[in-house]
Amino acid sequence: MSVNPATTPFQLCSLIGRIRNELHANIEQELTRQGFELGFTQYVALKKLGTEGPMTPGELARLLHHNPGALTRLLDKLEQQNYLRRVPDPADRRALRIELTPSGRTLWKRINACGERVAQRALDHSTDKERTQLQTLLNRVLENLRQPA
Amino acid sequence: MSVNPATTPFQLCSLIGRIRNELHANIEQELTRQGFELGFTQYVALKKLGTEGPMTPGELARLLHHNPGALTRLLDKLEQQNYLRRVPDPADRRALRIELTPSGRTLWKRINACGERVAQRALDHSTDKERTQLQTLLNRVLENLRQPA
DNA sequence: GATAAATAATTGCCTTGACAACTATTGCTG
DNA sequence: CAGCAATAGTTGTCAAGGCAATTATTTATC
Repeated sequence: MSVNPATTPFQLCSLIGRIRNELHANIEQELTRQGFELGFTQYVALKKLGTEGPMTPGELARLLHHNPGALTRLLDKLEQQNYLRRVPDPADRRALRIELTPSGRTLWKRINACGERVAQRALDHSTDKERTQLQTLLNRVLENLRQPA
Repeated sequence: MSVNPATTPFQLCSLIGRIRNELHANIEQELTRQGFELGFTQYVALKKLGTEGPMTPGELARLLHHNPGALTRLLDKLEQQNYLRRVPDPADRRALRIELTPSGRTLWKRINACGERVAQRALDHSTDKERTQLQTLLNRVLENLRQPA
């Protein structure tokens, strides 16, 4: 049931798009299976905050390549659910520090496993060498596209 | 300025996500540069209709892996701009055939080049062998994720 | 040290897409 | 052929994200 490159035109764009959607869907369904009602972006935000530690909304938005305005509202929801706190920065009164609450930290540990499982499944049947190759090629593609045309 | 796989954790998910966004952005900016005010999905829809010929909204939605409801409104806009027509199917009064108008057909030829340019740029500095490899690996990833977990 | 430019976060507005409900028509099954 | 399920397309509703404008504060400049 696999697709043969020789007989299929290389539709990089649609391939990438579909993989992205499947990744999101897989992760979200893995999350709900574990009883967590989280969207994909909420998952990524919590993950970042867990691994990188507290940071400002601006930093988080940059790290996630995500819109600051959209992030504000996403943080609102996570704060309402008591997964994080917005703490004023004593040095800069414009800035905030987002920190995970204890409850957010335990959540983080649990949802990490969900992401791992999906990543594992995505790379099934691929050798270490192939994974490295894939990463190299994808990084190259990204670099190419990031060049101002 | 390239990223070394050995020193970077393999974040397949974020890599794929960023490439997708860059692809969309690159194509849209290529389109506007040529004077076409089209969104990415409008571009893909026109492209499909051009290469595959007339089909029903349902077929198009399936081919694009896109929501039928959203597609209805997208087709509305393209029809208003006179790029396509909805023709009733004589055999099945529920169904429609979407066909490109002459103006839609000439548009299609022009925007095709935009997509080509972006695809070329994305694969810059990659050999034929590497492109095939990339396609194979991505297809495998997609297949893995499509398995019902 | 006053003023202008830059930065941080938020808000409003708008577009896109997902999903479910709805209508019209067709096909199936007894 | 009557009734019922399936299908085609559309619509309403909602959530997510992009973008520009806004407010508050800080930094740079003269």
